[in-house]
Amino acid sequence: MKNYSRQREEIIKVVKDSYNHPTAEDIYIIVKAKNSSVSRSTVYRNLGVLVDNKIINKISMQVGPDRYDYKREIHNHAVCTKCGKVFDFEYHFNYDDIQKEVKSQTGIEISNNGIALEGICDSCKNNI
Amino acid sequence: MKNYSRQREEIIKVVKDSYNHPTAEDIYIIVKAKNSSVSRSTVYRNLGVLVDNKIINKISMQVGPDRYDYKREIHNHAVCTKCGKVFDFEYHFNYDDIQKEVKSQTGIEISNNGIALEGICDSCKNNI
DNA sequence: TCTAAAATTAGGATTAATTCCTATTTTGTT
DNA sequence: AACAAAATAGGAATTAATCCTAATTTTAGA
Repeated sequence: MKNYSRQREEIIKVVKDSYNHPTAEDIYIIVKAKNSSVSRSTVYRNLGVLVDNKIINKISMQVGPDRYDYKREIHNHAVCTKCGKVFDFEYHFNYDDIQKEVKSQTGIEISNNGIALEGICDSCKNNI
Repeated sequence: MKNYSRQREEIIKVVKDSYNHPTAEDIYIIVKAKNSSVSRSTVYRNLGVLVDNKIINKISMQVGPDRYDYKREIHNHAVCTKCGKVFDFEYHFNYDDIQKEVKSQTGIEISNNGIALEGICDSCKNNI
C-alpha cells in the first residue's frame, strides 16, 4: 500500500459497496464493468494487500471460492456448505477474552473480526 | 456409506490415528504406504462421505489445502494464515445457545463441532 | 518540471487442489 | 450363483489462485 493506484481505489470501493460477500471473480467483473480496465491478477493481488492491511476480511469456506467483506462493525458469518451462501449474524462473543485465551494456549494472534460457522441453510435442506 | 470397503476403513483409521489435522494428500500418502492400493480420488470421495456422515471434520482455511480431523470431544481450532499450522484450543463456548441463535437468525443448522479462528502464529510473527 | 527508482499493472502461463468421468471390481441380496 | 447397487482406480478436466515479465504509473528529489 505504498503507492496510490486507480485500480486499487476501485477495488476498495466495490468491496465497500457490496453487502453480499463477493468472490474475487465477482469483484473483478464489477470493477471491469465500471469501465476501468483491470486484470484478474490485479484484483487478486490487491485483495491480498487489503486483507493484510486489515481493510477487508477474507472468508474461506468448505465450498467454493473465498469471499470478501469490507471491515465495518464486528459481526459473524454463517456459511452454507452446500450452496456457499454467506449470512451475517449477531452474537455477543467476548472477543477480547477469546483472543487472550487463544494467544496463551496457541500463540496465535487472532485476526478475525467475527466468527464464522458452517452448516446447511434452509433452502438446501429442503433441497430446492 | 451403504457398502463396506477396505479403502474407506483404512481412511477412517488413518484420520482417527492422526492428531495433526492431515490434508487429503497426507492421508492418501499414509493409506498408500500401508500397502493398500488406493487412488487419490477414492481418498477425496471418502473424505467427503465421512464429513457428510459427521464422522470427521473438515477445516478450510485462508491458506493451503483443507485439513481433516476425527470427530471426538468438542474442541476449537486456531489456524495460522501464514504457515497453515492448526492448533487446538479449549474455550467454553455455549454451543447450544450459539446454534439456536444462528438457526433463528439465518436458518442455518450448524455442523461445526467447535469454532475455528485464524491469525498469525508465533514462529511466523518472528518470521522464522 | 524532469528524471530515476520504486511500485503497480496487464495478460497470460502455471500451479495446486479438487472434482469429474468411465470402465472395472466389489459388495450385499435373493 | 446371479444380479443390482455401490465403490474403486486412474487419469482427464476444472477451478481458484498464484506467479512471471515486460510495460506503465507513481512518487520523491534535484
